[in-house]
Amino acid sequence: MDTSQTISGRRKDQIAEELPPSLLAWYDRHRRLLPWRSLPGQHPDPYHVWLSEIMLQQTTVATVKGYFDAFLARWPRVEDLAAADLDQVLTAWAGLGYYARARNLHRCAQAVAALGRFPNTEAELLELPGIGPYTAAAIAAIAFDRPATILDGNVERVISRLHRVQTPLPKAKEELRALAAKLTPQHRPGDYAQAVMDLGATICTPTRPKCVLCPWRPACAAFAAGDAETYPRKAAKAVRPVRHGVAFWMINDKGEVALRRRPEKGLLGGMMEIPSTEWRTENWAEAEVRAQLPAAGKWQMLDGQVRHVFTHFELRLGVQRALIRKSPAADLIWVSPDRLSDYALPTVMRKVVDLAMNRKVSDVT
DNA sequence: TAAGCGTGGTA
DNA sequence: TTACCAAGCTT
Repeated sequence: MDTSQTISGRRKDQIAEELPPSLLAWYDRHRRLLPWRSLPGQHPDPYHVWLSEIMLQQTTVATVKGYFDAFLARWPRVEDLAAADLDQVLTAWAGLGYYARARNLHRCAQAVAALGRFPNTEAELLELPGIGPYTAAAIAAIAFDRPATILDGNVERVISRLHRVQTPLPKAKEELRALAAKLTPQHRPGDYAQAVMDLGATICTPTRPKCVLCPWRPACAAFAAGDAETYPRKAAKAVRPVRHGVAFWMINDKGEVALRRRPEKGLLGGMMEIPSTEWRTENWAEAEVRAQLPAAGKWQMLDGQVRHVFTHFELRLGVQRALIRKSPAADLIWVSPDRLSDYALPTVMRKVVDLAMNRKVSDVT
């Protein structure tokens, strides 16, 4: 090996050794203050850490804050959450999305309450419902200060830039995990885990990273190459298809509106809905909709339609409205319109309510 | 392994 | 407006 390479190699090793301490020093000055974080020197509450981590899965910090506070106020301990009705949990979760998380949250609370303590190893945590590789590592590190390697979207971005990883996600995951594991320190691993995420969230951002402010800039290959913003590389995404449906807003002689509970599994599982036709690729013709009307009455097609974007398709929902004399189907639940907030209505159904009640109106075309 | 699973904010 | 993105998990 030639001499300059050896020197350069040693210099790199030296920089690599300094990465965790330099990040921790940065974190001590710039850490975000978040409702679920303990203050320096205090032990975090595993219940708070777990609850926040579940809520934060694919969900922004700003969105989670209000839900986190509301859950803690209502269910201060994991035993309280375990004792709650699932439907109460779903109602409190409404609007947050990915509703399987709420059902798993409830099951997990019951498992922890039955166990009488919070599991504190990565392997044990991984057994619990709703806890996957990332969340198990995050709880082990943050709540119990174990040297677990977290790999979330932030870490993927930071590490792929640091090493200028060319492999596109999701294929690059194991490569990134191995690189991240080499950095995980024995000293303050919990703070380190939160520090990498703070770095990704505030400095090493997806667009326009603030490299001038980054404590890892001296070691960053992408910064040196001037192409940080192009990482992580990603595989091309599939196009999002459009589906169509018609919702039926039924009002009885008491002024109540008909809801229905969706099946436990699948899309919006266990949540409430305004009954509707199937959501299908083809548009619905008038005659087809007439044949599907769930009850006799004077049906009126409302102007506009609800547009809602799910992860894997876009939904366009027309709304038909009618006064109904008697309940046409046994599985309907009749609810006073001013009590709708007591029910587990996902956001797409709130939009239907808004259109049907002639409110103003997001995502109506 | 890849598809299914929500929503709101931002460029 | 569209497209992307955010502390991923389950099957």
